[in-house]
Amino acid sequence: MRKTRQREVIREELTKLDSHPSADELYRLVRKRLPRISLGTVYRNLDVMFREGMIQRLDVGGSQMRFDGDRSDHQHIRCVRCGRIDDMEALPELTKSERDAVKGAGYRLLARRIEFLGLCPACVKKAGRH
Amino acid sequence: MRKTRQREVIREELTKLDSHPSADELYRLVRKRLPRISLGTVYRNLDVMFREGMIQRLDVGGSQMRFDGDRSDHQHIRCVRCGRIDDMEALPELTKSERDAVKGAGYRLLARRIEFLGLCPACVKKAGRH
DNA sequence: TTGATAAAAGTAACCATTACTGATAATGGT
DNA sequence: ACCATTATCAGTAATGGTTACTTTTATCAA
Repeated sequence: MRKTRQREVIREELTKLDSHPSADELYRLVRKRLPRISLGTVYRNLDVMFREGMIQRLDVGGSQMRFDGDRSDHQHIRCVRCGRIDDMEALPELTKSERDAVKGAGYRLLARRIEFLGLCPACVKKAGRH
Repeated sequence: MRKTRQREVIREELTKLDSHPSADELYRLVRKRLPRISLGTVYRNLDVMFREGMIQRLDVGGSQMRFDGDRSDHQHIRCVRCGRIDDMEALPELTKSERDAVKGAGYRLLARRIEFLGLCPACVKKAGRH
Protein backbone atom coordinates (compact mmCIF):
# COMPACT_ATOMS: atom_id res chain seq x y z
CA MET A 1 0.00 0.00 0.00
CA ARG A 2 1.56 3.26 -1.13
CA LYS A 3 1.46 6.42 0.90
CA THR A 4 -0.62 9.04 -0.88
CA ARG A 5 -1.78 12.47 0.13
CA GLN A 6 -5.39 11.52 -0.61
CA ARG A 7 -5.40 8.48 1.64
CA GLU A 8 -3.61 10.44 4.34
CA VAL A 9 -6.18 13.23 4.34
CA ILE A 10 -9.14 10.83 4.21
CA ARG A 11 -7.84 8.98 7.23
CA GLU A 12 -7.02 12.20 9.09
CA GLU A 13 -10.49 13.61 8.57
CA LEU A 14 -12.16 10.36 9.56
CA THR A 15 -10.16 9.87 12.77
CA LYS A 16 -10.61 13.52 13.64
CA LEU A 17 -14.36 12.94 13.85
CA ASP A 18 -16.14 11.11 16.59
CA SER A 19 -19.19 10.77 14.37
CA HIS A 20 -19.78 8.02 11.81
CA PRO A 21 -19.88 9.68 8.42
CA SER A 22 -21.10 8.23 5.16
CA ALA A 23 -18.75 8.22 2.18
CA ASP A 24 -20.18 11.40 0.68
CA GLU A 25 -20.11 13.26 4.00
CA LEU A 26 -16.43 12.43 4.26
CA TYR A 27 -15.98 13.40 0.62
CA ARG A 28 -17.35 16.87 1.32
CA LEU A 29 -14.97 17.30 4.26
CA VAL A 30 -11.92 16.05 2.41
CA ARG A 31 -12.66 18.29 -0.57
CA LYS A 32 -12.05 21.35 1.61
CA ARG A 33 -8.40 20.30 1.75
CA LEU A 34 -8.12 18.52 -1.61
CA PRO A 35 -10.63 20.21 -3.91
CA ARG A 36 -9.77 18.03 -6.89
CA ILE A 37 -10.24 14.65 -5.18
CA SER A 38 -12.90 12.44 -6.69
CA LEU A 39 -15.64 10.53 -4.91
CA GLY A 40 -14.33 7.28 -6.33
CA THR A 41 -11.00 7.87 -4.63
CA VAL A 42 -12.75 8.28 -1.30
CA TYR A 43 -14.67 5.06 -1.80
CA ARG A 44 -11.60 3.16 -2.96
CA ASN A 45 -9.49 4.27 -0.01
CA LEU A 46 -12.19 3.60 2.53
CA ASP A 47 -12.46 0.12 1.08
CA VAL A 48 -8.70 -0.46 1.09
CA MET A 49 -8.32 0.80 4.63
CA PHE A 50 -11.26 -1.29 5.77
CA ARG A 51 -9.77 -4.44 4.26
CA GLU A 52 -6.45 -3.62 5.94
CA GLY A 53 -8.22 -3.28 9.28
CA MET A 54 -7.33 0.39 9.63
CA ILE A 55 -10.92 1.59 9.92
CA GLN A 56 -14.37 0.13 10.51
CA ARG A 57 -17.17 -0.05 7.99
CA LEU A 58 -20.62 -0.10 9.55
CA ASP A 59 -23.48 -1.72 7.73
CA VAL A 60 -26.17 -0.18 9.89
CA GLY A 61 -29.73 0.25 8.70
CA GLY A 62 -30.43 2.50 5.74
CA SER A 63 -28.97 2.64 2.27
CA GLN A 64 -25.54 4.04 3.08
CA MET A 65 -22.43 2.58 4.65
CA ARG A 66 -20.95 4.42 7.61
CA PHE A 67 -17.28 4.62 8.51
CA ASP A 68 -15.57 4.76 11.85
CA GLY A 69 -11.94 5.61 12.57
CA ASP A 70 -12.21 3.99 15.98
CA ARG A 71 -11.10 0.40 15.57
CA SER A 72 -12.05 -0.77 19.05
CA ASP A 73 -14.86 -3.29 19.31
CA HIS A 74 -17.87 -1.27 20.33
CA GLN A 75 -21.59 -1.04 19.61
CA HIS A 76 -23.65 1.74 18.09
CA ILE A 77 -26.91 3.44 18.76
CA ARG A 78 -28.81 5.07 15.91
CA CYS A 79 -31.36 7.82 16.21
CA VAL A 80 -34.41 6.72 14.23
CA ARG A 81 -35.48 10.34 13.79
CA CYS A 82 -32.36 12.13 12.51
CA GLY A 83 -30.06 9.23 11.61
CA ARG A 84 -27.29 10.23 14.01
CA ILE A 85 -25.10 7.39 15.21
CA ASP A 86 -23.25 7.33 18.53
CA ASP A 87 -20.96 4.89 20.25
CA MET A 88 -22.04 2.59 23.02
CA GLU A 89 -19.73 1.10 25.60
CA ALA A 90 -21.96 -1.86 26.34
CA LEU A 91 -20.28 -5.22 26.17
CA PRO A 92 -22.64 -7.72 24.65
CA GLU A 93 -22.99 -10.90 26.64
CA LEU A 94 -24.29 -14.05 25.02
CA THR A 95 -27.17 -15.35 27.14
CA LYS A 96 -28.00 -19.00 27.62
CA SER A 97 -31.19 -18.57 25.63
CA GLU A 98 -29.15 -17.21 22.73
CA ARG A 99 -26.59 -20.00 22.83
CA ASP A 100 -29.41 -22.57 22.87
CA ALA A 101 -31.14 -20.90 19.93
CA VAL A 102 -27.97 -20.92 17.82
CA LYS A 103 -27.46 -24.58 18.58
CA GLY A 104 -31.10 -25.30 17.76
CA ALA A 105 -30.76 -23.68 14.36
CA GLY A 106 -27.73 -25.87 13.62
CA TYR A 107 -25.53 -22.87 12.95
CA ARG A 108 -21.91 -22.28 13.87
CA LEU A 109 -21.96 -18.82 15.46
CA LEU A 110 -19.30 -16.41 14.23
CA ALA A 111 -20.45 -13.00 15.37
CA ARG A 112 -23.33 -11.00 16.72
CA ARG A 113 -24.31 -7.61 15.47
CA ILE A 114 -26.26 -5.43 17.83
CA GLU A 115 -27.70 -2.10 16.93
CA PHE A 116 -29.55 0.03 19.40
CA LEU A 117 -32.30 2.25 18.08
CA GLY A 118 -33.70 5.25 19.86
CA LEU A 119 -33.99 8.99 20.02
CA CYS A 120 -30.84 11.05 20.42
CA PRO A 121 -30.79 13.79 23.10
CA ALA A 122 -31.59 16.52 20.58
CA CYS A 123 -34.53 14.61 19.13
CA VAL A 124 -35.87 13.72 22.57
CA LYS A 125 -36.14 17.46 23.18
CA LYS A 126 -37.74 18.18 19.80
CA ALA A 127 -40.16 15.28 20.16
CA GLY A 128 -41.38 16.81 23.41
CA ARG A 129 -44.06 14.96 25.27
CA HIS A 130 -44.92 12.35 22.63
CA MET B 1 -56.78 -0.86 1.14
CA ARG B 2 -58.49 -2.65 -1.67
CA LYS B 3 -58.40 -6.38 -2.13
CA THR B 4 -56.47 -7.28 -5.25
CA ARG B 5 -55.41 -10.60 -6.69
CA GLN B 6 -51.80 -9.43 -6.86
CA ARG B 7 -51.59 -8.48 -3.22
CA GLU B 8 -53.32 -11.70 -2.25
CA VAL B 9 -50.86 -13.88 -4.15
CA ILE B 10 -47.83 -11.95 -2.90
CA ARG B 11 -48.94 -12.45 0.67
CA GLU B 12 -49.81 -16.09 0.13
CA GLU B 13 -46.43 -16.87 -1.36
CA LEU B 14 -44.60 -15.00 1.39
CA THR B 15 -46.44 -16.65 4.28
CA LYS B 16 -46.11 -20.04 2.60
CA LEU B 17 -42.33 -19.73 2.93
CA ASP B 18 -40.40 -20.07 6.14
CA SER B 19 -37.40 -18.43 4.47
CA HIS B 20 -36.82 -14.68 4.20
CA PRO B 21 -36.90 -13.80 0.52
CA SER B 22 -35.74 -10.62 -1.13
CA ALA B 23 -38.20 -8.70 -3.30
CA ASP B 24 -36.93 -10.22 -6.54
CA GLU B 25 -36.95 -13.77 -5.16
CA LEU B 26 -40.58 -13.27 -4.24
CA TYR B 27 -41.21 -11.69 -7.65
CA ARG B 28 -39.93 -14.84 -9.38
CA LEU B 29 -42.23 -17.02 -7.26
CA VAL B 30 -45.29 -14.87 -7.74
CA ARG B 31 -44.74 -14.72 -11.49
CA LYS B 32 -45.38 -18.44 -11.72
CA ARG B 33 -48.97 -17.71 -10.75
CA LEU B 34 -49.33 -14.21 -12.21
CA PRO B 35 -46.98 -14.06 -15.20
CA ARG B 36 -47.89 -10.46 -16.05
CA ILE B 37 -47.21 -8.97 -12.62
CA SER B 38 -44.54 -6.31 -12.53
CA LEU B 39 -41.66 -5.97 -10.09
CA GLY B 40 -42.92 -2.56 -9.06
CA THR B 41 -46.20 -4.08 -7.94
CA VAL B 42 -44.33 -6.52 -5.74
CA TYR B 43 -42.31 -3.70 -4.16
CA ARG B 44 -45.37 -1.49 -3.71
CA ASN B 45 -47.38 -4.20 -2.03
CA LEU B 46 -44.55 -5.32 0.21
CA ASP B 47 -44.20 -1.72 1.29
CA VAL B 48 -47.93 -1.25 1.87
CA MET B 49 -48.22 -4.46 3.82
CA PHE B 50 -45.18 -3.59 5.88
CA ARG B 51 -46.59 -0.20 6.78
CA GLU B 52 -49.88 -1.87 7.72
CA GLY B 53 -48.02 -4.26 10.00
CA MET B 54 -49.03 -7.31 7.99
CA ILE B 55 -45.49 -8.43 7.26
CA GLN B 56 -41.97 -7.71 8.48
CA ARG B 57 -39.27 -5.98 6.49
CA LEU B 58 -35.77 -6.95 7.55
CA ASP B 59 -32.92 -4.52 6.99
CA VAL B 60 -30.20 -7.08 7.56
CA GLY B 61 -26.70 -6.64 6.22
CA GLY B 62 -26.17 -6.48 2.48
CA SER B 63 -27.81 -4.40 -0.20
CA GLN B 64 -31.24 -6.03 -0.29
CA MET B 65 -34.22 -5.91 1.98
CA ARG B 66 -35.65 -9.21 3.16
CA PHE B 67 -39.29 -9.91 3.93
CA ASP B 68 -40.89 -12.15 6.51
CA GLY B 69 -44.52 -13.24 6.72
CA ASP B 70 -44.05 -14.16 10.36
CA ARG B 71 -45.05 -11.10 12.38
CA SER B 72 -43.93 -12.43 15.75
CA ASP B 73 -41.02 -10.66 17.40
CA HIS B 74 -38.05 -12.88 16.73
CA GLN B 75 -34.39 -12.62 15.83
CA HIS B 76 -32.50 -13.82 12.79
CA ILE B 77 -29.26 -15.56 12.04
CA ARG B 78 -27.58 -15.01 8.70
CA CYS B 79 -25.10 -17.32 7.03
CA VAL B 80 -22.11 -15.23 6.01
CA ARG B 81 -21.21 -17.74 3.32
CA CYS B 82 -24.46 -18.31 1.38
CA GLY B 83 -26.69 -15.50 2.68
CA ARG B 84 -29.37 -17.80 4.05
CA ILE B 85 -31.39 -16.36 6.90
CA ASP B 86 -33.08 -18.40 9.60
CA ASP B 87 -35.19 -17.61 12.61
CA MET B 88 -33.89 -17.59 16.15
CA GLU B 89 -36.03 -18.11 19.21
CA ALA B 90 -33.67 -16.30 21.54
CA LEU B 91 -35.29 -13.62 23.61
CA PRO B 92 -32.97 -10.67 23.91
CA GLU B 93 -32.48 -9.51 27.46
CA LEU B 94 -31.19 -6.03 28.12
CA THR B 95 -28.19 -6.31 30.41
CA LYS B 96 -27.30 -3.75 33.05
CA SER B 97 -24.23 -2.76 31.08
CA GLU B 98 -26.45 -2.04 28.08
CA ARG B 99 -28.96 -0.02 30.05
CA ASP B 100 -26.13 2.04 31.55
CA ALA B 101 -24.58 2.64 28.15
CA VAL B 102 -27.86 3.87 26.68
CA LYS B 103 -28.31 6.21 29.61
CA GLY B 104 -24.71 7.40 29.25
CA ALA B 105 -25.27 8.29 25.60
CA GLY B 106 -28.33 10.34 26.57
CA TYR B 107 -30.60 8.37 24.28
CA ARG B 108 -34.15 7.20 24.78
CA LEU B 109 -34.02 3.54 23.82
CA LEU B 110 -36.75 2.34 21.47
CA ALA B 111 -35.53 -0.98 20.16
CA ARG B 112 -32.59 -3.26 19.86
CA ARG B 113 -31.75 -5.05 16.67
CA ILE B 114 -29.69 -8.17 17.00
CA GLU B 115 -28.41 -10.14 14.08
CA PHE B 116 -26.50 -13.33 14.53
CA LEU B 117 -23.89 -14.19 11.94
CA GLY B 118 -22.51 -17.64 11.35
CA LEU B 119 -22.37 -20.64 9.08
CA CYS B 120 -25.56 -22.50 8.27
CA PRO B 121 -25.59 -26.30 8.61
CA ALA B 122 -25.01 -26.83 4.87
CA CYS B 123 -22.08 -24.41 4.81
CA VAL B 124 -20.53 -25.90 7.94
CA LYS B 125 -20.38 -29.19 6.03
CA LYS B 126 -18.97 -27.61 2.88
CA ALA B 127 -16.45 -25.59 4.82
CA GLY B 128 -15.16 -28.83 6.32
CA ARG B 129 -12.32 -28.55 8.75
CA HIS B 130 -11.46 -24.87 8.25
C1' DT C 1 -74.51 0.21 -12.87
C1' DT C 2 -71.54 3.69 -12.53
C1' DG C 3 -68.32 7.27 -11.04
C1' DA C 4 -64.37 8.03 -8.17
C1' DT C 5 -60.06 6.52 -7.44
C1' DA C 6 -56.83 2.83 -5.63
C1' DA C 7 -53.89 0.04 -7.70
C1' DA C 8 -52.15 -2.18 -11.81
C1' DA C 9 -48.40 -2.66 -15.84
C1' DG C 10 -44.68 -0.78 -17.94
C1' DT C 11 -41.02 2.23 -18.02
C1' DA C 12 -37.94 5.83 -16.54
C1' DA C 13 -35.46 7.92 -12.81
C1' DC C 14 -32.74 7.66 -8.55
C1' DC C 15 -28.84 7.00 -5.71
C1' DA C 16 -25.13 4.65 -3.44
C1' DT C 17 -21.58 2.10 -4.95
C1' DT C 18 -18.38 -0.15 -8.17
C1' DA C 19 -15.86 -0.59 -12.46
C1' DC C 20 -13.48 1.30 -16.29
C1' DT C 21 -10.11 4.39 -18.71
C1' DG C 22 -6.19 6.94 -19.56
C1' DA C 23 -3.10 10.04 -16.83
C1' DT C 24 -0.12 10.64 -12.76
C1' DA C 25 2.98 9.69 -9.23
C1' DA C 26 5.06 6.54 -5.46
C1' DT C 27 8.45 3.02 -5.01
C1' DG C 28 12.33 -0.24 -5.70
C1' DG C 29 16.19 -1.56 -8.36
C1' DT C 30 20.04 -0.07 -11.11
C1' DA D 1 19.55 10.31 -9.46
C1' DC D 2 17.04 7.88 -13.08
C1' DC D 3 13.97 4.80 -14.96
C1' DA D 4 10.61 1.12 -15.18
C1' DT D 5 6.86 -0.73 -12.84
C1' DT D 6 2.49 -0.31 -11.29
C1' DA D 7 -0.53 1.40 -7.50
C1' DT D 8 -3.33 5.14 -7.36
C1' DC D 9 -5.50 9.14 -9.25
C1' DA D 10 -9.42 12.08 -11.64
C1' DG D 11 -13.14 11.66 -14.34
C1' DT D 12 -16.80 9.18 -16.06
C1' DA D 13 -19.76 5.28 -17.20
C1' DA D 14 -22.07 1.24 -15.54
C1' DT D 15 -24.59 -1.52 -11.95
C1' DG D 16 -28.29 -2.92 -9.18
C1' DG D 17 -31.83 -2.42 -5.85
C1' DT D 18 -35.48 0.52 -5.16
C1' DT D 19 -38.71 4.29 -6.05
C1' DA D 20 -41.42 7.41 -8.94
C1' DC D 21 -44.09 8.45 -12.98
C1' DT D 22 -47.65 7.70 -16.61
C1' DT D 23 -51.31 5.54 -18.52
C1' DT D 24 -54.62 1.87 -18.13
C1' DT D 25 -57.39 -1.32 -15.42
C1' DA D 26 -60.26 -2.79 -11.81
C1' DT D 27 -62.35 -2.36 -7.05
C1' DC D 28 -66.09 -0.75 -4.49
C1' DA D 29 -69.48 2.57 -2.35
C1' DA D 30 -73.43 4.99 -3.76
